[in-house]
Amino acid sequence: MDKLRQHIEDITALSDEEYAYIKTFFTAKKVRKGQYLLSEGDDARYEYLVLSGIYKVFYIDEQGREFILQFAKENWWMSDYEAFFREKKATVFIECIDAGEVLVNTLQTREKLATEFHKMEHFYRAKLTNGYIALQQRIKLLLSSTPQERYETFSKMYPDLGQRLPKKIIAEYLGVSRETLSRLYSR
Amino acid sequence: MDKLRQHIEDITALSDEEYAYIKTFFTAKKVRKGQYLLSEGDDARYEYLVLSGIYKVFYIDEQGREFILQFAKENWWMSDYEAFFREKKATVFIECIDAGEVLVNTLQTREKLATEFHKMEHFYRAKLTNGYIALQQRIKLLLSSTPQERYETFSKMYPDLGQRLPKKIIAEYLGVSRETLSRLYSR
DNA sequence: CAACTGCTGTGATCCGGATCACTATTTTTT
DNA sequence: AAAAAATAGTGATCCGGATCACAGCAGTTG
Repeated sequence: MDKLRQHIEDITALSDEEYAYIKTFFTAKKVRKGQYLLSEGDDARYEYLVLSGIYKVFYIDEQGREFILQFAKENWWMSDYEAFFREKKATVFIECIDAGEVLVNTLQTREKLATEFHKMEHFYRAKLTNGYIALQQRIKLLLSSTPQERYETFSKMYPDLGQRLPKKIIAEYLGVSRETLSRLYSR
Repeated sequence: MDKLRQHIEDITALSDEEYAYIKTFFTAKKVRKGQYLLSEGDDARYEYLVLSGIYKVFYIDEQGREFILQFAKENWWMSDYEAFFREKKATVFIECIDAGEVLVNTLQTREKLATEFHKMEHFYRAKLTNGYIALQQRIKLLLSSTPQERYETFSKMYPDLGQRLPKKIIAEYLGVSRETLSRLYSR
C-alpha cells in the first residue's frame, strides 16, 4: 500500500496510470532526529508530505524567543508556505523532532500537476481549504482564550502529540511560557 | 467594466461565453450600514464577494467580548468559511460597517463552477493560497508581537482602513483593549 | 437645537502570566 | 558509569496591558 496514493485518493480517485505518473514527481527522504529541512534565509524550494516522524515548523523573533507555527505528523504537508508560493527566502525553520521519512516536492512540479490534472488542482484546493479552516481556528484561540483553554483545545485536537512531545515544546506552540504551562498541570 | 470579471481575470483569462455563464450564478445585493449578512447560529449558506463598502467578520466569546477575524473591502471574499465548507451553523457575525454592495454565491454553485471549469478550480485555489498566507502572517503577529508592533503592521497593511475605521474596531481586530490602543497614539 | 448614543482620551487599580532563579529529575553523550 | 545537557517543577518578583471609572466630544436623530 502506497501512502501517497492513499493520501491523494482520500480526496479524489486516480487511475493506475495517473498515479504512476504523479508519483515520479515526488522523492522520498529519510530524516534524522534534530535534522533541519529548512532554515531561515534558505530558498524555500520544497514542500514536504510527512510519511512518518514528527516535525515542527517554527520561527525565532528578534529577542531570540521561539514560536511554533505548526506541528506535522503522518499525512501532513509542511513548508514555509509564504516563502514557497511567493518564491522568497524562508523566515522559518523546519526541524525533525522524531525521525521519519518525508516526500519532497517543488513549486514547479506542484503547479505542473495542478495544471495538467484538474483532479490535482482539486486535491490541492481541498487541502488548502482544510488548512485555511485550521488556521482560522487557531487565530480564534489566540485572540480570545486563556492558557488553560488553549492547552485543553490542543490536547483534544492532538491527544497523541500531547503525550509524545516535551511540554516545553507544547508551550512554544501555545504561546505560553513553559512555567505557566507547568503550573497548569499541577492545578 | 465588470468587477467580477476583472476580479477573476486577475487570476485566469475567461472567454465572453465562459464569463456570461459564470456570472449567472452570482446575485448582487445592496447592503446598508449596520446590516448583518450572517449571524451566529445561522446556516452559513453564502459566501460574499465585496464590490463596495466595508464589512467586519467577528465573533463574541462567552464573556461577551468581541473579536474581529477579518475586515473586508472591495475584491475581498468573506463568509464563515468553517461553517460554509463543512455545512455547519455559523459561529461568527458579518456586519456592514460602511454601506455598499456584494455578490452572493452558495457552496453548491461554487463547487459546480470549480468542477465544470478547471480555470475556476484554479482561481479558487489561488484565492485560498493568498488567504492561507495572510492567516499565517496573522498568527505570527498574534504569537510574538507587542500591541505596538501589531498596530504598526496593521497600519502598513491597511493604511486606508486605519483612517476609515473607528479605533475601537481596530482594537478588536488587534486583540488589544481600546484603552491600550488609545495610549499608543498619545506616545 | 436639545437629547441621546457612540467614540476617544486619560487616570487609577489590579491581575495573569512572563521572567528570573534555583533544584530535582531524566535523557543523552562519551 | 560518569559527565553533560535537556527537561520539569516551584517559588518570588515584576510588569504590561486589562479593567474600571469618568469626562469631553462628535455626530446622529427626533
